[in-house]
Amino acid sequence: MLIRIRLLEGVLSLELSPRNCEILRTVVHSYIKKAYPVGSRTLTKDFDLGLSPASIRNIMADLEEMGYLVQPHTSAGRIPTEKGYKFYVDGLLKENQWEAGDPNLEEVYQRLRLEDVRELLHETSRFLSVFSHYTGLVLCPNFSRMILNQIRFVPIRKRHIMAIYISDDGMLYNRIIETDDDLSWSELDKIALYLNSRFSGMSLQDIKNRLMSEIEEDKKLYNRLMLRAVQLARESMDIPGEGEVYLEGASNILDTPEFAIAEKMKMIFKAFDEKYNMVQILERFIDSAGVKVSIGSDNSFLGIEDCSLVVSTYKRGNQTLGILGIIGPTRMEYSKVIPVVDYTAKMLSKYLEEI
Amino acid sequence: MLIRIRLLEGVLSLELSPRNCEILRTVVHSYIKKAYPVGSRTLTKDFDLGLSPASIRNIMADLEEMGYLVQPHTSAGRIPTEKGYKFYVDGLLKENQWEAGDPNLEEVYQRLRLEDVRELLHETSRFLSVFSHYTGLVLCPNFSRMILNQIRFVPIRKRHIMAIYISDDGMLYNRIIETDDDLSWSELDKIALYLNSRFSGMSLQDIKNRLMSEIEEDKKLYNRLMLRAVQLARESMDIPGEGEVYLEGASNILDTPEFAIAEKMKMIFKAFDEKYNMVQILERFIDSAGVKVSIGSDNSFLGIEDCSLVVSTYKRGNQTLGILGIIGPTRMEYSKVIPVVDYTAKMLSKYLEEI
DNA sequence: ATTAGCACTCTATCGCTGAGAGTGCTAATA
DNA sequence: TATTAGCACTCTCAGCGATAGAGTGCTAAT
Repeated sequence: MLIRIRLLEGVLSLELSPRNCEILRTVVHSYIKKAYPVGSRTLTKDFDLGLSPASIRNIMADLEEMGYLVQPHTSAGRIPTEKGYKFYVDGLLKENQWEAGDPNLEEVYQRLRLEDVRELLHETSRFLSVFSHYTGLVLCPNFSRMILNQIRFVPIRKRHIMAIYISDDGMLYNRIIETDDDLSWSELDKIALYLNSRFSGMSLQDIKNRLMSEIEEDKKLYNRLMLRAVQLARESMDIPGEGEVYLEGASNILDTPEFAIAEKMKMIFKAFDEKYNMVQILERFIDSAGVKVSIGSDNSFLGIEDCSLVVSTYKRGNQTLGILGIIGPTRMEYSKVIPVVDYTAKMLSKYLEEI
Repeated sequence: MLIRIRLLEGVLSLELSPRNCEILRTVVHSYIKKAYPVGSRTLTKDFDLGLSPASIRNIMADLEEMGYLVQPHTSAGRIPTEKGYKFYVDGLLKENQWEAGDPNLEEVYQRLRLEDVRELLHETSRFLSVFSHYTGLVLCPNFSRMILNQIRFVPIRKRHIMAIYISDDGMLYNRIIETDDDLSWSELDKIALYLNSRFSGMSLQDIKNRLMSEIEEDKKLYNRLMLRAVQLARESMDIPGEGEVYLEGASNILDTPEFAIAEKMKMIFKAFDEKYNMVQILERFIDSAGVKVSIGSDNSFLGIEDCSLVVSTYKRGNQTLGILGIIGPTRMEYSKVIPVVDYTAKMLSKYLEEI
C-alpha cells in the first residue's frame, strides 16, 4: 500500500511529496550548517516541523531508499547524497533572489577604475573569494575566440616588435616577436593598416586558420610589405590557445572541516596547481546561461571529490566571454554563494558593457 | 677538565672540534633524510663513524648543551635546532659546487624563446619548483627601480591610450590610461619623443619624483603638447609600486611529513595567499650577493614556522633585478636545493644579459 | 678516552569500556 | 490510517591502562 502511494507521488511530483521535500531541504540545510549527520531528534528540536522524531525517521528512511540521503553508518544521522544536494540546489536556483546587501562590486570597480581587463578579472576573482569565503575563480576570455578589432605593432628595440591585439570587447593581448630585419615605424603602421583591413571583425582562430591555409599563396602577394605583414601576423599569433584562470583565496577552502584532513588538503592543492585542468573544467560551462552548480563527482578533476563549483558566465552584449564562480566543498552554503556568483557575473558583464 | 677543553675548542674553531662537526653534520644529514629524531645507535648503524653509540651519546649531549641539537622529549633521539641547521648550511655554502646534471634551464629557455620577461620569470619559478621539489619563487624586478629606456604611447580606442614603458633590461610594463581628449598618433609620437629625451636613463622612481615636484611649473611650459606630455606621464605612472611574485608548486611543500598536519598546511597556504607579504620577505635579500639561506624563525612571516628560504639574486650586468629561490620546510634537502637555486640564478642572469 | 651494561623514561599502539546519539520495529493512540 | 511513544539494538568516539620499543644518562671496566 505504502509502495503504491510512493509510486503515485513519483509520477506526480518527481517522487517527492511536498512534505518530504520540506524534510529533505531541512536536512540538507541543517547538514550544511552543522557539518554533522542529522538525526531525527535533533531535527525536531532545531526546526519545529510539527512532527515527532519517529515520523521524521520514517520519512528519512524513505528518502534514503530513494537515494537522497545516506547514513555514514547504522545508528548515525543522515547526510545528503549528491542527489540530495542537487535537489536542494535546484530549489535554490529557482528562487535565486539577490538582496542588495554588503558585497558591492560596483563600488569596487568604481574605486579601482580598472582599464585593463585582466586586472579587472583578477580583482573580480578576489571579490568572489572574499564574499563567498571559498575560492574564487575567473576564466579569462579565450584568446582564440576573441574578435579582433585592431592590431598594432610597436617597435620595442632592435629587431623586436610588440604586437598588440585589441579585441572588440576591450581585451588586450600583446606579444613580443623577434624579426630578422628592422622595420620602421611607418612600415609597421602600413602593415597594421593592411592587416586590420583584412582581418578586423574576425575571430583570432579564424584569422589563424586563414593565415595558415594561404601559405602557398605568399608568392603571389605583389607587395613586399604585405608579405611581411602576413609573416608578422603569423608569428605573433603563434600562441598556445590555453585560457588563463585567476584563482584567489585558495586557503579559504581549508577552513571547512571536510578538508581538515591532510590528505584531502593535498589533493585539493595539487589540483589547484594544475591550472590547465582547471581551465578545462571551467570551459565546459561556456555555453550555459545563468548560474550552474556542479556537484561532487560531476567534476572529478584529478580525483578531487567533495568539491562543488558554482559558476556563471560573463559576457559583453551577446557574446559570452568567460566563466566565473567559486569552488568550495560540496557541503557549501549554496544559499549564500549562488546569489554572490549571480550578482558578480551580472555586475562584471555590466561593467564590461560600459567600457 | 672537560669544560676547559670545550672552552678551548670554542676559541679555536668556533666551539666545535672537527670530530664534533662531523657528528653534527651527520646528525643533520640523517634527520633531513629520515625525518625522525636520530639516536646514537641508529647513527652508528647507518653511518659507520668508528665510534660506539656511547661516545656518540656523549658528543650529542655536548652538542645539545651548545644549542645545536634538541631532544623532542627525554629518551628520544636528537633533532637539529635552527643553530644546527645554520651550521650545516654554512658548510654547504662553502663547497657550493654545481654538477652539471639533469636540470637544464638553458634548454628550457632555448625551447621557449621567451621574449617577454614576465613569462620568462614565470617559467623560471616553475623550473625551480620542479627541480627542487619544493615551492619556487621569483620576485619580479621592482617597477619603480627600473631604469627607463623608452616610453611609447599607443592609442587603443577612443580616449584610451596604452603607455608602454621599456626598461634598460628589456622589461616591459604597460598601462591603459583614460584621457579627456583624443590625441593623434603623431601627437603621441611627439609626446613620447619629448618624454624620452627628458627621462631616458632615469629610474621610474626618480622620474615620478621629478614629475611630482614640478607640478607648479606646469604653467611655464611654453608648449601645449609638452604640458600634455607631462600630464600623460604622471597619470600612467601612478601605479602601486608593489612587486609581483610568481609562486609555483605550492603543493609540493605538502609532501613533507612536517606539513602533514592540517593546521600547519592551513598556515602555509594562508601565507602563500598573501602575496604582498611574500614580496616583503623576499625584498630583504635584494642587496645580498650569492645564495642566501634563511632558516626558521628568521622568516617568521605570518606565523609560518618550520620553513626556510633558499634564495639568490638575478641581475643584468651590474644591476640586481630581483630575487629567486625556493621555499620549503626547514628540514629541507639543502645540499640539493642550494645548487639548483645558484644555477638558476646564474642561468637567468646570463639569459637576461643576452637579450 | 672510549665503551659495555643497566636502569630509567617517554612515546606510540593496541584493546577495552562506557557514554551518547541514533536507528528500526512494535504497539498504542487520535 | 497516519502518527507517535517506547524499547532494544548498533555504532562511534573519547578515555584508560598495559606493553613494546627506542633512546638516554650514568657507572664501571677497558
